[in-house]
Amino acid sequence: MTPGRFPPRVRIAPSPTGAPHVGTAYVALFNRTFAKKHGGQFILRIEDTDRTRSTRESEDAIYRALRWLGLDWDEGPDVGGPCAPYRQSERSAIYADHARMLLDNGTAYRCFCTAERLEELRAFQRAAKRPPGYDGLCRKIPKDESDRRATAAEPFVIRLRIPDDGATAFDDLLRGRIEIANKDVDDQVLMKSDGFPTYHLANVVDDKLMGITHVMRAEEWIPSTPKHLLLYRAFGWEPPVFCHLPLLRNQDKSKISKRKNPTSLEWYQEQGYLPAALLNFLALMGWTTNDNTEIFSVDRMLEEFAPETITTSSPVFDLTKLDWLNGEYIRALATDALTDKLIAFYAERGRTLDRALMLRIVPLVRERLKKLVEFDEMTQFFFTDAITIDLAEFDAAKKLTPDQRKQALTAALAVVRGTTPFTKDAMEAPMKAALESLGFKMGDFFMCLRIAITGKRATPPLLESMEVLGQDVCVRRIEAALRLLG
RNA sequence: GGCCCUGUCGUCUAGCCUGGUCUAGGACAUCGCCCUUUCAAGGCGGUAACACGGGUUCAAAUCCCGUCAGGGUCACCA
Repeated sequence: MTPGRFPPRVRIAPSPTGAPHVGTAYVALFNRTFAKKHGGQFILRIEDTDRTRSTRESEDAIYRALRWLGLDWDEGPDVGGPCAPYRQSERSAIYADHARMLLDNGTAYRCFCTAERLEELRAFQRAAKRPPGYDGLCRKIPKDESDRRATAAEPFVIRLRIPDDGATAFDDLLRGRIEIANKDVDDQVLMKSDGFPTYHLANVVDDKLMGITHVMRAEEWIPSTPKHLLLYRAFGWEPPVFCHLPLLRNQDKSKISKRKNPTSLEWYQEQGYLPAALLNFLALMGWTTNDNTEIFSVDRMLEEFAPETITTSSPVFDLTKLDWLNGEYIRALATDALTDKLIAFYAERGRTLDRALMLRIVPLVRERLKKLVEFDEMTQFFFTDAITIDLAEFDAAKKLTPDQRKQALTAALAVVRGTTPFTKDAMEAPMKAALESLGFKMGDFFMCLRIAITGKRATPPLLESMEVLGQDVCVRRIEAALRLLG
């Protein structure tokens, strides 16, 4: 059984700086699943304490992306909740009060060091091959002097006073006991000189005030967890249970980055990945069902999920497998449902698709699509009369001379002209008959026709496609191809 | 560099806690064959892994130690 208070209250705390990140969805999925399974709450908190980088557009994009995935939250800036506000920039007074508490009980101190001095300090430490870190100069400033300088409007930050010796330990839900010597922990800045808190202060204060019971966050936070623990102690608070999730990685094993991988959730949406497939894939990155089934819904995950069953090693993000999974989800969709998704998908990019026509085309491409965006390329020839044919494409009919290719098309044209009703079934026999009288290889014969009709070598089923296109269009295209062949 | 995390097929993983049933299972990718008018989809089959070295034990992927490797982190970013 998972330790900690139940029902759980968990959160994700994305920073609205840039495009909504796939890692945010990853962490959100595990947090939300855990909360839902135990009747708890999943909270979205916006960590916009970095005033120079946070934007409202980015915040809105996070909402959109998470909602697109169906990762909705019980409490958050846009939906409110009992612990509002959920946007840290609106909680400044709270952090200031809490920083004051630490100043008063001596667990934190003002630091008046300039950025220049800190820069020099780091340069010196680097040169001396010493680990970088604050040297504690301002620790020694007496309380009254500190107060006086603050009153005199001298700029300062507030730092946490880390004990010189001893160690800080915690039991990570996934990794067991982790202990870090205090001498290896820096006197972390809690309040910046602009009066805004750093992540460390804000996250601890908010987690406490919002009743967070379990902190499930990325592994990269392990080294700063002692700071957070020490903060809880400084406030006299009971810390939550910590669970450090594996990091998504690039092919080269480094932490996933936008230079080496698509990390924006908007990209996945634009490519036409289905939310259910992306979620399934993300879950697979570190977790599996009891019987190792690979294709499963969020509901199934809800039934079997326990945070301690997440793997500890960080998975490489493998788009190829996502593509396969997405294809599986697309193929599992009924024609009707896939059609609706495609229509909606293209409506968003300003293209209107006729539903009746779509209902005829979709069955022809359903098992060929890995992503919705591929529909466009795959079906162009249905939507434009201006197909372009590269003469070289006809070389795909390897065994046929240029003259024989014309013969093939001429024969096919006769069949097309003479077939009523113009259906695949009606065309089949006469086409085969024409082919036989010519004595060509079936593949070559149909390849000529395929290129004449679609302009491409790889297409949906040919006769079915022709049926959808209609007799007139097919006649025109074969005639055009014949002219092209001379 | 210090500290911390991790180490099963190319990739995601099952197995590890509670050693023997593991000549290590599944999936993606890849290769071959079948199906087939193209491309897919589907079917069948193949290649492919316990990082290394010591121990403990009748027996280790599984327990212990060490080494090595990879990653993360060392900001008035989160």
